[in-house]
Amino acid sequence: MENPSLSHPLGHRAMGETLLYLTDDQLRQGIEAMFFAYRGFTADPDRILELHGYGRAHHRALHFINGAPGTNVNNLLQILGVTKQSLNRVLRKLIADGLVTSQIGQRDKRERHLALTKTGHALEQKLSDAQRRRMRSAFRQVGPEAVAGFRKVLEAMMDPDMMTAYSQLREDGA
Amino acid sequence: MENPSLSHPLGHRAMGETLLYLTDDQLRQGIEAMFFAYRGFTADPDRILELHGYGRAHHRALHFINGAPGTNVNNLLQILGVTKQSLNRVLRKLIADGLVTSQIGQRDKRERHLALTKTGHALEQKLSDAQRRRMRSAFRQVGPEAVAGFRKVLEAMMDPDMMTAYSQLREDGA
DNA sequence: TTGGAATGTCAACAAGACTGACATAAACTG
DNA sequence: CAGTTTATGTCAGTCTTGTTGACATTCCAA
Repeated sequence: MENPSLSHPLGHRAMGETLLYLTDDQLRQGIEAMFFAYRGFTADPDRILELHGYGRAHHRALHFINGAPGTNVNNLLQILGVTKQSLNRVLRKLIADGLVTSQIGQRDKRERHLALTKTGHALEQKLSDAQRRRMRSAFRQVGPEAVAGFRKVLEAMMDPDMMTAYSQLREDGA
Repeated sequence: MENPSLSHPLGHRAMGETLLYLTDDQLRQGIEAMFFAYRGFTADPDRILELHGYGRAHHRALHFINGAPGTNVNNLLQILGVTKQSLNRVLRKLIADGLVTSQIGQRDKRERHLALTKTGHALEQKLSDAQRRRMRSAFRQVGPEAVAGFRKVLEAMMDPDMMTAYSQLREDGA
């Protein structure tokens, strides 16, 4: 038999090895890997946050305010993808605790421009240090080509809408 | 100047191109990619779940019961990493709604063995179809080598404890 | 100048995580 | 067999973080 795949009921071999990574089993493994890795990804910051009486939502706010200082609430809403009421609760606490400043816009007085205080910056650093440490360790273990693949898959998995918020943030940040 | 890195304050060039992927900026991009990709990853099932009055917690339970039929509550607890009270609330509803069966163990009558009913299996399929569709699309876009890198990074990012639960599940399922 | 859009705040509610306490039944152990 | 441990379930209460609804302020444009 020159072509053994003809006798195989599913005919996977007929696709050739190149498409093996698209089988349902491979996809399921990818899904589970995503689930477990995300838990690892958030585990370290979560522990630190708990000590300070904050949650993941506070971390996200600190992270993106740090990345785009002076941004307004609406920008942050686009990026975080939650309701303004939900974000507001988080911001209110961060402002009350002196981690974030909220200044009324000069051009448009409806807007509030957000920035980190010294204390806020310190916590953000502590959190992102912990998160970077794990990611650096993972990246180092697997090498640059695996990292490039990782990034490619993640970007292909985002919603296009999220991509716009993401890339806009990148442009502003640069 | 033979070695331009000596005049560079950070000396990144001195590490060579091979370590460029470990800069703080690259790590930050990895962190943000993880955040946005996870949202994309859960977006499709979330929409379906809402129609049925369930949440992500129900999806996770259905997923892992499907992957390890006949598993007991304790196993599921290890994998999901939540409290029994939290899981029990979810399971109670799934059982009441006829998506999951809970049968007293034959060997050990303290245990409850969980499995999906026909209805439960149907919903699980609907959810994982949606999730696989996005992942398949992403995998197809980037090719097998990027996918291999993706998997490597995710596995390196998991907690070792989680890995044990994960790999035990794999062994049982095989 | 007035009405609509944008922005932000307050209040109330729901999902889903948590802890603590307790009950039951079965299995194990000395 | 008595006592302990294990597996599971439940009740009550709290916390974070999401949601809607209602409302105030500000800007802009007809």
